[in-house]
Amino acid sequence: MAARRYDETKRQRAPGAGRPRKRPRTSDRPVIEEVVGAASRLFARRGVAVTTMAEIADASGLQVSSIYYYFRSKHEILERIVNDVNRVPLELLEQARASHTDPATRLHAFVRADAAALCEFPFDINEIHRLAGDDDGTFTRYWADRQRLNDEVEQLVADGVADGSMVTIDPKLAALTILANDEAAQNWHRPVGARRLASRDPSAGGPYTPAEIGAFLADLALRGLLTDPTALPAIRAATDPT
Amino acid sequence: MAARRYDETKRQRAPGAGRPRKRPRTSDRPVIEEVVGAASRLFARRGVAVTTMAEIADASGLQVSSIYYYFRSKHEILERIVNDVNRVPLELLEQARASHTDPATRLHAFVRADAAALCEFPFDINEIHRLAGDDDGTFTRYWADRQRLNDEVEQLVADGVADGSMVTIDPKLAALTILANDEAAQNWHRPVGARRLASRDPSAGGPYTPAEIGAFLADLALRGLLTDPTALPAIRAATDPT
DNA sequence: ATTATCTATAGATCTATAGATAATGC
DNA sequence: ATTATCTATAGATCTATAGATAATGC
Repeated sequence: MAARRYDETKRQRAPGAGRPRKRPRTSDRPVIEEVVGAASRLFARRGVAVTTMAEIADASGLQVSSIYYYFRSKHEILERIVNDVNRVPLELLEQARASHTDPATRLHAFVRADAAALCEFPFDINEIHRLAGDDDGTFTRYWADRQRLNDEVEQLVADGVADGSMVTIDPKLAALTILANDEAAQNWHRPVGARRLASRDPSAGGPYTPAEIGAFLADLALRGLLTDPTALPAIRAATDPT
Repeated sequence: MAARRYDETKRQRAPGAGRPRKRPRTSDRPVIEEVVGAASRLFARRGVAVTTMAEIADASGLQVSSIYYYFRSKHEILERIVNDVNRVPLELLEQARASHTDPATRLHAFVRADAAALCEFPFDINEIHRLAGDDDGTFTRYWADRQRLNDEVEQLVADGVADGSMVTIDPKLAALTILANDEAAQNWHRPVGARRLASRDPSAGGPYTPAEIGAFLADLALRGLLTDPTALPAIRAATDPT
């Protein structure tokens, strides 16, 4: 009978303990991270419900039952992934606030980085919303983080309205729209099957890059918010990540 | 042995032919429409993969096997739904073009109506994209319509740039963004479980209405595109649906 | 002795089919 | 005779568990 590990995270033995794998390991990241990574990619590409434990096992180089050594259930893998989703945008927001002082530039920097990051994010944010919606209390961190993200972007807009750099607008609605737009960018950037919606004219070269999309969305959002749109080029220059 | 019907759509007998239902009918819409409607709502709320034929049957007041009298498979129900998805926005675009003459007003009218419509649309557009992505040729109409929608919105922006009413911008990227933003509005308007992201401050009353969201998004998009943002109030007045 | 894997499988679905049945229409 | 339903179930998964096995460490 197998000892279950679950939350004990410390490795107590040298790597190589335990019965050898059928397929030997290639990476030396913690096994649990590899499983989570494999599950993320599969959930993302094919959807959570249709992804089987057999596929996750296969992608991690393990047998199915070995995955249950680390996770109690498929749902537990999902929880681990979903509860981490908002970490990246919250960090980007922190950076934007640290690097700039006025609200408009902070917002531009955040949108630019967030939209670009989401383009590369494997998961469909919407599916996460739907999944996190059947809340049996397992996605509380997701919702708390998401609320904080909303609130902080809202505050940025409110600051801009207050200091006169942005037009009078409902900050809450603006924040929701801005975050939703970043997430939406992902939808047409991510390839669906063999297709990809976001390709420029063939003459002009391949698909749009995340950096282009980020800059474009940040510009569009700010042009829609700024009292004086002619300030945009200077803002864009200030937030250029290169 | 049951005769299969599949594509014969004419009813040849009076209503009431056939073995009686366990649960009698309530509506007099064609049965096939009721099944599609029930499946739509379930696919939307819970996702396609996790929705079972048993749930669809239950929601349509039929036994599972009776659904197979109308559809060859669960996938065939999905095809029917997905292939119809772009009809509404294409009609709204047609109306916007018929009711207005200049590109900016047409675009505002379209975005306003489209975003509002999507807020009420039960399906997660993203899931549709993902599903329509595994294309075995069954979603060709979806992709053809979607491409046309992209092209026509792009043309609207290109017209606006050409006549000087909109700033110089990549029309293709603008079209993708505008459509994506409309779809994104759905995400935060649609309730997820017991939650709904898009609620204004409790003091100001309940959730935002589709009409408010439509107007807000149309304003935001146009403010980001217009050479002369002061033209916006007149445009908004012209596209007011009330 | 402990750890990390494996093999084998029980039990629970879920899709789809076979074929019976109870209406109406001719 | 035709239609639209029903009951029953075969066959195909898929999740999760029981328990064996082959490493390392003491």
